[in-house]
Amino acid sequence: MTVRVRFAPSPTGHIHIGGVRTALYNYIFAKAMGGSYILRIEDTDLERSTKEFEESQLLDMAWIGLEHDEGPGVDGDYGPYHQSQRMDTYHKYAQQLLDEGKAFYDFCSDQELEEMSRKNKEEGAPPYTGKWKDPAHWDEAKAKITAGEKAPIRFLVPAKDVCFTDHVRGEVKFPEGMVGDFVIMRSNGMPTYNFCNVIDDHLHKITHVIRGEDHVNNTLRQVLVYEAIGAELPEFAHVSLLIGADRQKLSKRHGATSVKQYRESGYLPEALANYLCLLGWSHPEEKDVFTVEELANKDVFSLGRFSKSHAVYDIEKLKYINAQHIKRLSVDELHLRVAEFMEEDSYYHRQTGEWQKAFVGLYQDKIQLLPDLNEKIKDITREVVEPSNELEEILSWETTPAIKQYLASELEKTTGDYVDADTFSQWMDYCKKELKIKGKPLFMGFRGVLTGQNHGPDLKVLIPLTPVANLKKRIESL
RNA sequence: GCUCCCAUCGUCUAGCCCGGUCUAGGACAUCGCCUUUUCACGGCGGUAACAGGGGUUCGAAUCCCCUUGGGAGUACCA
Repeated sequence: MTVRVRFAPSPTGHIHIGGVRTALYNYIFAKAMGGSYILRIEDTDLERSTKEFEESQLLDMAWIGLEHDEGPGVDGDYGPYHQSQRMDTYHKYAQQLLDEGKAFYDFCSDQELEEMSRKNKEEGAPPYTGKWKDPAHWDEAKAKITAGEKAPIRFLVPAKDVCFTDHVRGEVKFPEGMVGDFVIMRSNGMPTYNFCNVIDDHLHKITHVIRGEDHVNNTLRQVLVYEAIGAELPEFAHVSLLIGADRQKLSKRHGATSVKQYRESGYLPEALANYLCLLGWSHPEEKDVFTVEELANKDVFSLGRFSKSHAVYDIEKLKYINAQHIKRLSVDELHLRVAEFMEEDSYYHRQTGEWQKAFVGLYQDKIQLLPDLNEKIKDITREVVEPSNELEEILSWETTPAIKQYLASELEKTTGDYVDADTFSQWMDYCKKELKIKGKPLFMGFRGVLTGQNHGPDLKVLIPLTPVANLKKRIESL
């Protein structure tokens, strides 16, 4: 059996990190099993679905590396992949259920429905007990429909316990009578999620449904629909949900929750994917820095390694993972990725590619996020030294004035825009040999005088990247 | 309310299914030390958890029950 999985978002907003997490699990499982990953757009909610959101979701998914084998823009044997283009199919199945007496038209008014569900709740009965579920009224209902009246179609829920097997939760059982006859077709002719989702999974030959735990209750209804249309059940895996530090469902209150925000904040897609996979799933070798490609292997990724409990989303660890992935990049690659995150008027953009690469390489293991480099560029552009206690201390050493005087005169003699690394080494050698300064006073003296800071990256690389003019101004301002 | 689900360091988790090898392992964060004559990176080490109560058993983080706490669903949303 070839594994076929799908991710089926609704284009009603920007894609959420919880959404890509389940998409990632589906994708990785498909790749690990040599199967296919299908993307289906569930745009049956006319009110909330927009083309803009769909495009935004497609963009974010592409960014994180979720390439689908079938779906929008990628033809497959089971299209179309937009639910809005599959209406005929849903109507056909709905009609079949109607004909077989497994569904019925419901003409109860909203008010009737409301009273009914309130009363039934008190009595512990299933929510829907309207008269239209009684076959005795079905001819009357058909007549009304023929006469042009609009009504939703409800699924006639059979009186039976329902159970299914879940890869993360084991056997899940629901007692009879806990769901009422639910709507499968709205009065506007659009199918509802619990109906078209099942039809499509069946027709798309989906073998494994990996989705959030918030769907377990839906699965009860869906199992019933599978049975009603005579379809075989896929295998299920309901993955635990993501929650915030306050243990509440993750929402905007908890900060950035859309993939878009992470993309724009300078997180690496491989890092976000890495971190998201770690929430609720664990690597068999307990690794925590990896790529999606490394996971897409059946010896590594398995449905049995999902955690049953909720996971608190912790941005600190995401940042750590991001820093790890930044370090794994080649300087050339990092250079490419950094460009869009440097401020538009940054000094950085006015430099040669070679200079940029040297700069990026210098800070590669010192940043967590790509835009952190904007702060680091100040080490280059700073013209005036800002006083600090640490700097005062360095300046107060008896060796420092000599270094300062020497450096000032050397800079004065320098004609180019930058000093080269060799020249800088010669300066150090001179101070070491002629001025007899060594160790901490030498290095810190140089650092203090040339950068005005008491810490920072390797001077041998930093100084040749700094314009001589700035170096001069700094010394003057001391 | 009802139905379903969950419960190991502050956080993510390993271990649980197939009880002893667990004086409970790893990672983030945190603290300390070392290293790079700075910072960061890295290395080493510390603090820190089996929710509570009952069983079962020679023996329970692991199996069972209860309590408590948390989550999800309960739409003509998905």
